Amino acid sequence: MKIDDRIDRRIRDETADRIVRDRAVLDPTACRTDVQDRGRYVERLLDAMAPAFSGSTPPTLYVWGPKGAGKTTLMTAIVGRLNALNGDGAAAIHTTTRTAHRRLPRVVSVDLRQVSSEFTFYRQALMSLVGAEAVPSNGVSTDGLRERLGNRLDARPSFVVIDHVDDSMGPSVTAVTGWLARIDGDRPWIGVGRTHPDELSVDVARTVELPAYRTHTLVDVLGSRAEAGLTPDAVSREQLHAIGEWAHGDAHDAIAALFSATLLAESADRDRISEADVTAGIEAVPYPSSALHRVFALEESRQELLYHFLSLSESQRQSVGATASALADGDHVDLKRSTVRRVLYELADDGVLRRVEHRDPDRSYGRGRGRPPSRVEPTFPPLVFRALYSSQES
DNA sequence: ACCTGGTCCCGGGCTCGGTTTT
DNA sequence: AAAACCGAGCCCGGGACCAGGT
Repeated sequence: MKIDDRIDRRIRDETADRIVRDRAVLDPTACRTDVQDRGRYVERLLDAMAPAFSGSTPPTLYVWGPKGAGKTTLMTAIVGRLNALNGDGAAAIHTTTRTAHRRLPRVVSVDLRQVSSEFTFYRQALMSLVGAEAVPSNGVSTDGLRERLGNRLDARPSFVVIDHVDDSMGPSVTAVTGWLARIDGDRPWIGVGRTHPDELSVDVARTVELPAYRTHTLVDVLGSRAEAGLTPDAVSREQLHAIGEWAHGDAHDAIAALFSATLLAESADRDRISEADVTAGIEAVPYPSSALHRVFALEESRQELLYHFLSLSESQRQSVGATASALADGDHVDLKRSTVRRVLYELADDGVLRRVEHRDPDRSYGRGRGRPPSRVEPTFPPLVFRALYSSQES
């Protein structure tokens, strides 16, 4: 284990826990490069990116596969390594003298989930180059920001990695390629998404498919997380297998279920995960689920709203209107009812919440007048979100 | 007819970077 | 050098209108 990891663990882990050894390891949003048995796909991806390693820019490339297959994890690892070798970023210290003389292209990465306009696209791209502090959040024009980005990109050969090209929260691929084209010069890019290449609205030179995990691989991933994050014997191999079987190849869901089960065992003050914890942990992950990354890509005010939404009672969640009133009237949310209502509908459009038709057979709710209400429920794992959100607050 | 839920849209005010004036 | 001003994008709040029920 690396020294950094040991220190991190000490810092995070002041409170000795009976079951959790290192909470951060159980976090489904943490990019651990547990890429067991994915070597084949990693090689294919590296082959497709090969020009990047000899100092020229790779062709336009599209990496695709289902949710939870490790696309983002893999790309993050590769981009991080490239930039480290390149002398950018925090890991630059690891640069070896052998590669230092090469001029590797610089990698700009943008998560489209955090892009709502042309302005924010350029902003995110610039932030990945020079850090968040050095990029204005407002006060400058879109043209001005585009020009700054262009200057940066022209200073060195570079290409852009665009993650989540088909996410409903972000702009369309065609819009993004249009924005890229507005920066002068040829801008190669690597897209990452779930859509089959044939259904993508732009043509790409090369594609690499990253299929879902196989069950036994997923169990290995869970095993390595459990080993690092939980106390010994906190969870059995059979229990991990049960989670892995259920998770249909989705690493996000599997890790979220393990984390949920852990939280339940922890709250009951057990020193090992029970069968009931596993069952309830699995039930605490909605299906189909939306990745926690999407929730944490939302603005802070939205995350806060969701956090307090999860604390509401069932009666307060009976309809969108009732939920909006309860949240607006509460002490924690500083928004008007009409705004909360609109935001809830927007979050449902984004797929962070799911609308459920409220067909009430015995009419215990409402007077029956008007259009029947629907309620909203989370599509992300609520237990995990609450735990992660409250820990980042303190 | 009347009522409530849901969708769409936009203006005003806010915050912040950049520019001009003091 | 400081203060006042200007203009950019974004968020909040709400209004207009449509949908679906008694």
